[in-house]
Amino acid sequence: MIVWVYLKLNLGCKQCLNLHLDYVTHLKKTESILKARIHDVAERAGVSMKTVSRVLNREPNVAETTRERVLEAARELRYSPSLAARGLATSKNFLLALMYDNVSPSYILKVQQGATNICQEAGYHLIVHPLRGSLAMSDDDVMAVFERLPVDGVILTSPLSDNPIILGALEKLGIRHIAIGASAKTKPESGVQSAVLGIDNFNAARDMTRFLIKSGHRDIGFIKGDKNHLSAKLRYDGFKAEMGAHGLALNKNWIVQGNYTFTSGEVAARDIFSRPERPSAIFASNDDMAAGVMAIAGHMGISVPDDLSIGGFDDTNTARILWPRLSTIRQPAREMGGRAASVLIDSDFKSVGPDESQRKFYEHQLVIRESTKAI
Amino acid sequence: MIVWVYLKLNLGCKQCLNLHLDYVTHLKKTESILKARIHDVAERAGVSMKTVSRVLNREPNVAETTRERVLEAARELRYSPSLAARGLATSKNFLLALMYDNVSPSYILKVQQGATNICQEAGYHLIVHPLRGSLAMSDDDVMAVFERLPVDGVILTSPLSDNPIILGALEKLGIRHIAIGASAKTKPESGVQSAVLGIDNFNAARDMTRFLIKSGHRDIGFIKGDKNHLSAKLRYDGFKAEMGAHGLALNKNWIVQGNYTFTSGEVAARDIFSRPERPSAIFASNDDMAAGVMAIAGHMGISVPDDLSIGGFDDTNTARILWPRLSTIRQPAREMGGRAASVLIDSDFKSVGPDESQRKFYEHQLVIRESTKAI
DNA sequence: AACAATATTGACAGCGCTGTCATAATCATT
DNA sequence: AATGATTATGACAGCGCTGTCAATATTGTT
Repeated sequence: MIVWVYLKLNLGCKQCLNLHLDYVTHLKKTESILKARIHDVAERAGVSMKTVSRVLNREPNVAETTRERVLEAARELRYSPSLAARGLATSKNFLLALMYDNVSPSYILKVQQGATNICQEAGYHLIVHPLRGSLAMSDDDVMAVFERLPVDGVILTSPLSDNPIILGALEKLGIRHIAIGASAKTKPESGVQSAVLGIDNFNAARDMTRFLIKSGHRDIGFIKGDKNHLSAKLRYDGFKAEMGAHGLALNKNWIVQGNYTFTSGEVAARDIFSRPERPSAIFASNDDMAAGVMAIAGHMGISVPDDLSIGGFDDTNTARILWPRLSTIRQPAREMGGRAASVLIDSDFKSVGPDESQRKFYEHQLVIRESTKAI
Repeated sequence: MIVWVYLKLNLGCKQCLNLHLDYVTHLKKTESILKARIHDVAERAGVSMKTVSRVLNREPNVAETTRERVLEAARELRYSPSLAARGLATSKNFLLALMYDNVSPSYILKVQQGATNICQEAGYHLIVHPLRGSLAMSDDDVMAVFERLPVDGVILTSPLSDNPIILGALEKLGIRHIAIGASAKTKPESGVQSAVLGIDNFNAARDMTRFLIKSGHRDIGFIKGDKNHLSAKLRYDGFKAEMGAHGLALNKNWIVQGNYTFTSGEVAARDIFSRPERPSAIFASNDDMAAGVMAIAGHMGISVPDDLSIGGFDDTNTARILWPRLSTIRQPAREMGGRAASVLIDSDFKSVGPDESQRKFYEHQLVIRESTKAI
C-alpha cells in the first residue's frame, strides 16, 4: 500500500532538517529493498534458498526442471547476488587488483586492458592500485596496503614484480599473485615462489641490437632503464652481449642511465648529444624514453631516421603515435594481462598453489618501423 | 599445538589426490584464521565488539582511554576489518567504479590517476570497467552490468556521461554517480539529474580557434570528434562560432568527421591533404587525432609547424610526447577524476542527493607549444 | 543528597549468502 | 518387491561486522 503524504517542512529548523534527512535515507533503504534477495527468488520458484544457490553457482545435482524454474524466477526478479554476502560466506571477493608503480603509463594501460577483458568475462572486477615509491616502502607499509585489499588475487607489474618486500608480504598473507614482466628467471635466491609471465628481455634486447648492427650501425648509444627493474638490467646485458659478439666496443659517453620515463629519455638524449661525437643509433630500453630521445632530436634539428636511428622497447601505444613511428620490441602486454587474470581466477577454483602452467614465457617480436634506417 | 605429519601419498590414485587437495584447502583456511577478527581485538582490549567497532569507525562517545586500548590491541593483532562483512552489515562496499568506452586511453588514464589518488586516501578502491560499444547496448545489457557492480558510486567518462540509457539505469538502481567531461550544461530534456564535472568545451574550442586566427591563419581545417560525444558537438560549434566571428568561411573540404581515435585522425588528415588546396592549420578536437594528423604530415613530408600548424585538445600525455609538442587545451582531467571520487565518497557519508556543489565547471587553459606557428 | 541529563558500554539480532548434514525422492539391482 | 546406491532438496548455522536499544557509569543541578 502506498500513501502520498504532503508535508510542509521548515528546513530552517534543524530538527526538521534532520528528520527530513532521516526520511530521505529511509526512503533510499526502502527503495533498495526492491532489490531481490535470494530468498525472494526461492519463494517465487517454490524451492529453498539453498537450491537457488545451487543453480546460480552451477553446482551439480539439481533437476533440470528445477533449474529452469529457478533461472526463470531469477530473471523475472532481476536478481543478482550480493557480492558482499557471497564474499562473507565464501571468503571470496570476486575482485583482482592490478598494482603498479608510476612508470610507463602506456605499458600499464596495455596490461590493464587485457586484464579487464578477462575479468568481465568471468564476472570479476579489477581494482587498480598505484603504489608510488614502492621501493622506499617499509615492510609495514606494504603489509598495511595488502591487508586492506579485499581481493582474491594480485597482478604485479614491474618493478613490483621483483620487489622482495612485496612478494614476501603477499606470501605471508597468503594472497595469490602473479608477476608480469619480471626477469626471464625467477630469482631463486629470494626464496619466493611466484608465478611469472614475461618475455626473454635479454634476447629481445639482443635482437634489437643485432638489427641495428645489421643495418650498418656501429656507433650505438644505449639508455638504461630504471635501476630497480630487473628488466632494465637484462635489456642492458642483452645489448652488451650482442655488441660484444660483433666485436663492437661500448662507448661510455653514449651509455646513459634513465628510469623508464619520457623525461629521463630527454635528459639522457641531451647528455649523449652534448658529447663531442654522436652515435648513429640509440637504443632506448623502453618506448617512453625513446620518445624522449626523439623529442630532443627534433628540438636539436637532428633528423630521425636520417641522422639518427632510434630503437625502443615494449611496443606501447606511444610507439605507434610518434612520427616517425618507433621500431621497437613487441611485448604482448595485453595478452599477459589477460593471462594473469585468468590464472588467478582459475586458481580460485582449483585452490592449489602455483604450478608449472603459470610459469609462462611469451615470444617477443622485433617490429621495424620508420625510426630506424640502414646506413 | 602443532604436529608434523609425514604421509606418503599415491597421487595416481584419484581418491588420494582429492583427499590431498581437500587437505591443502583446509590448511589454507586454517592459516587464514590467523587473521584477526574484531572479536579477537575486543577480547584483547577487554571490551565488547561494539566498542571496537566504534573506535574503528570514529564514532563519538568512546572514552579516550578505551579508544587507546582498542587501537593498541588492533595494532598488536594487525587487525584489519573484512570489507565483505562490513559491506554486508552496512550495505556499503568501499568501492568506486570508473567506467569508460574505449576511446582516448591517455585521457582515461589521467582521470584514473586522479581518482585512485583520492580513493587511496579515503580507504576506498577503484574498479575500472571498460564498456565497449556502450552506444549499441540495450537497456537490459546496461542494467545487467550495473546490477552486478558492487560499488558505492560510479564515475562516468564521455561518451557514457551523456548516454541516457546508462544514466537511466544508474538512476533506477539508485547508484550514485558523477559524470566527467560531458557538456557544459546537463541536458535538461533527458530528465536525468546527474552531477557533472567538466569544462566549457564551446569556449575552449573558441579559444584555440581564436589563437590560430590571431596567429595569422585563415585557412583552418577541423577534425570533428565522435558523433556520439556531446563534447564533439560543442567543440565544433565553438570552432564555427569563432570562425564566423572573424568573418572566415568554413571550407567543407577541410572539415572532416573523426571519432577521437588516433587512426581516425590519420584518415581525416589523408582526406584533407588529398584536396586541391591545403589549410595552413588544422584543429583536431582531441590530442589523439592531432597525433594522427602529425603522423600523416610527417609521412607526406609536410613540415609541422612550418607548413602546417596543428592544434589539439585535452592536453593528455600524448601532447607532451610528440615532436613537435602539441599546442592544445588543458583540461584538468586528473583533478576532475579526483574530485569525482571525493564527491562520491563524501556523499556516501551525507547520503543526500546531488546538490549544487557537485555541479562544478573547471577552467580550461590554452597551452601553446611547438606544433603551431604564426604566419 | 537526590535527581535528571548525558556519556559510555554491551547484548543481541541480522545483513544475504553458502557449507554441512540430514532427509526425501528416484533409480538400479537382485 | 525389497534392498541398497544415488540423486535431489531443504533446515539451519554462521561468515564478520554494525545498528538498535537497553544498561550502566559519570556528570551536573537543585
